Amino acid sequence: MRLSRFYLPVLKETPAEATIISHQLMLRAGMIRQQGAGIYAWLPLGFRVLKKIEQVVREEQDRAGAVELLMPTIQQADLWRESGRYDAYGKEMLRITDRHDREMLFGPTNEEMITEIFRAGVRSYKDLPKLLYHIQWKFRDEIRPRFGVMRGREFLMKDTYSFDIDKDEARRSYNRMFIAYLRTFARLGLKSIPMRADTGPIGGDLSHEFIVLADTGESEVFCDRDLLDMPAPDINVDFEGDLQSLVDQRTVHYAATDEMHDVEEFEQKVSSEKRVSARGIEVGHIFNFGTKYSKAMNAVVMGPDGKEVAAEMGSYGIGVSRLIGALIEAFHDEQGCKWPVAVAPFHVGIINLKAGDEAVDGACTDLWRQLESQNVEVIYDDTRSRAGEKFARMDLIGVPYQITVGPRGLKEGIVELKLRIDGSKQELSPEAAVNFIKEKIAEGLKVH
RNA sequence: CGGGGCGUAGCGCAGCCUGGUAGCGCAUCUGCUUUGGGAGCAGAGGGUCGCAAGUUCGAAUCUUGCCGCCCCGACCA
Repeated sequence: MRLSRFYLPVLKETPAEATIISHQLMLRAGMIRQQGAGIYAWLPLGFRVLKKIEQVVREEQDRAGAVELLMPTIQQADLWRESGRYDAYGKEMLRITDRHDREMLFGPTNEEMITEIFRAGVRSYKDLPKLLYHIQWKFRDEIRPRFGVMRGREFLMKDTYSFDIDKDEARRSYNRMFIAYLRTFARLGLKSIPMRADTGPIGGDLSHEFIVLADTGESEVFCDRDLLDMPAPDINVDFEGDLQSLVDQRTVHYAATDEMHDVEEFEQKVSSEKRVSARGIEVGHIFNFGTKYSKAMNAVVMGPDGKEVAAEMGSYGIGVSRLIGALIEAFHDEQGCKWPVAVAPFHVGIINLKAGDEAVDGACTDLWRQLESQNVEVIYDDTRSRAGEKFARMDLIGVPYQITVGPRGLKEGIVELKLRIDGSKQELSPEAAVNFIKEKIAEGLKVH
């Protein structure tokens, strides 16, 4: 992609309304534009990152055995009356009417709808288990939206729903998502800690929040330091097998958010040097809530004994748009974003120091073509901006590998390669740069 | 919803108290000079001063109402 054709409205100064670094950088890097309190348009750069994150989430859901579908954003009030939540949900639900005065709503979540879809198509225990998910925009009319996409009113969420014949099987579905979540966040480069959580208005008795530590996080969290050093299960994990021991390894350690925090237990279970109290961002939340919706909505299957039973259910959410905020909080410096390869909007930036110069233009175009032919995503700065501005902009948007091509180096057959992660630079031939990057990108995209 | 603050050019802000030609920096456009880490000089364009009503000879400025946004708190992916 030529930068001159792209739409990248970067800001030199930080807009006053943004108070946390991720919000500031998203605005400055031209990733989002605010359209109202808690409502954002995704500009091309932000959209690319969002899609990358979405794809990682999708791949790990699929790996864990979940099946993707897509439910609408607009739902009928009657569906929510079946579960009783139309009245219970309160002002967070955006209620609207259509031209026939039918009551509708913009979905804040999809338990009712997925239960309706499930009951329409499943009759027997032989069809279970089922794990269904979608990645869709939600709207929750938050009391106070803030921190940019971290607490927006409209946000992109991956929500999975599980249906099982009994509690043991439901636990197995829960465990699948538990492990899938650890893998998802790890692939994004984030260290997530599962913490026991309050089930809130959704109900049920088994729930974990997945927290990424960050100073700007909204939750106060407490955990055992050992959890921080525990790697996510690797690609060989068998989702069809018994995952309980992997889950237990994490859940035996103390980890709780402030609303579930028990000081006495914390001090008793965790030695003082291992006690971590910090702030964190909730990037995922998983619940098992039994038959709350299946009973209310008559989502039943025939069991092996010929009796109808209400399906055991769970729901599992990941805040996809919020993850962008969490990622920037984790990966940035004074200059701007520092994207991990797996989610970078572009893998490589080519900086043409003298656009219009035949030799430099030619060298840049060659590099660009060669890299793209290797499926490397390139943003080629072919603009007439000054060098300093180009460097600053490339750092701001956080492109992990940057190749600078100028007349001076080119005379010696050399370009400069910079790594955004540590700022290190090396001079090498264009061919060597391509080979180096090719390897690094392949490494960065490799799923472990 | 309670408390606090803000709304003036694309962005960051001053002007308001004490009413009288709407300003500054950055950005944009033109020209010249520069050109390897956010250039210099000269010039130019760009404003319903959030909206409405009121007071006044005269309102960005004073009054009232409304709208929007931000921050602190109670709620949440």
